[in-house]
Amino acid sequence: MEERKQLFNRLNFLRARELSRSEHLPPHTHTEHKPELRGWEKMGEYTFYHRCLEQNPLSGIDKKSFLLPDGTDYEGLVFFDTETTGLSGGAGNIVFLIGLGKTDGEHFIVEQYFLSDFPGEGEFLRIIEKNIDTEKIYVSYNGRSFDTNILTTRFLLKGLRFPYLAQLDLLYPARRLWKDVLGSCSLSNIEEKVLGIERENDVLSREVPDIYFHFLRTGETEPLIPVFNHNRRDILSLAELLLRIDTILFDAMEEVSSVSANLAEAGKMLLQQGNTAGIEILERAFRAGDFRAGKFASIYYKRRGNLEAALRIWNIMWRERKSLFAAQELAKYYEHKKREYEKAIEIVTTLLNYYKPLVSSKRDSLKSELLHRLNRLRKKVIALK
DNA sequence: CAGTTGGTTGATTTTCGGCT
DNA sequence: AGCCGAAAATCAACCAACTG
Repeated sequence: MEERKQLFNRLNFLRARELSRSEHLPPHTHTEHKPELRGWEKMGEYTFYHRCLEQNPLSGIDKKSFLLPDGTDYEGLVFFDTETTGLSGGAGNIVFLIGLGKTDGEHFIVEQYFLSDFPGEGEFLRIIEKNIDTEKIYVSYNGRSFDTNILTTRFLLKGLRFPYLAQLDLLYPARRLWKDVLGSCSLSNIEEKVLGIERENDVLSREVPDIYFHFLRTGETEPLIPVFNHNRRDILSLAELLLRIDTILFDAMEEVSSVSANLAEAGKMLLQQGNTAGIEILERAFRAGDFRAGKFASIYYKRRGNLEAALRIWNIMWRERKSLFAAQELAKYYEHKKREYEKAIEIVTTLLNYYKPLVSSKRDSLKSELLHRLNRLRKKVIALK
């Protein structure tokens, strides 16, 4: 209820703002420019359309996507990306370019819609709406928070409704797979480090708004070309990225790029989707020395009542690297399940010794926790005698 | 029996990073 | 006035085993 009221107020605020904008700004002296856009088709007074065949990054791939519901293949997808006049999702920014990429199995086609001036926004949005197929799944990078959001706002302001889209946002799986190695998981960074793509003459995203404003003032179209290319490149990268993620999930050993993905997360992702192949990836990664994978695998086993499998992992982790996690699990196991208190005591004391040199406050709470456990265990031993 | 303790699981919050 | 989802962190509810 409260929310609805806020929304209402916000809308009124926005309407007022839009009105005052059109009153105060000089009435678009530049609209007399007839933009020269070679290769672009005029679809309306202000809207242009461009269609482009690209080298198909998905050609010959019949693999199904692990990130999508069963039975969806790449042909049911639309890769999309927008260019806007700014970053904030507030009312002040508009979308002036949207690119849609599709594959029919053989070709990869990118279609772009360009808005050449503010007054054409309504027309532009209506054309977009007409060309959105709600049967498809829309693949983006951070589109859930950015692109579809800003589009929804713009549609709303024009009294239109942006259709509900089934979406796949590649930012989230990308973060899980590469955050620990790469730090930044911006599309450009992933593109460079994971996909190994280098761009020529690329514009920086942050320069895009100014380039568009410059075009609005002067009507010069050349500086826009790199923006169009940038948008198209982003869409192609989306397709390549999806393929790369699927490849990793399909066969974790197939490491093509120099940066390795976090296989513990890959396995977890599959398990979360109910795909038991995830455990294979975890086991393999664990054998290769990734204890994060061992941790997740053992948690999985433990939950499903397979203590044997969990123990096998804990023992290795404890023996080889004095894993804190494994030690605690083993201590719990020996105390509560097996009731071999001496064994539990041995683990805890070893652990205490091992972590003695560390004195940070974090470790202190750990230490007191361990001491607590030790005390309890000793009491139990005494009680037994 | 009531009351305590350790452990687990699920709900709730907080924080953070991408987009132009 | 920007927003969304994830992961992490914190809280709460519950169970099982025990104790006096």
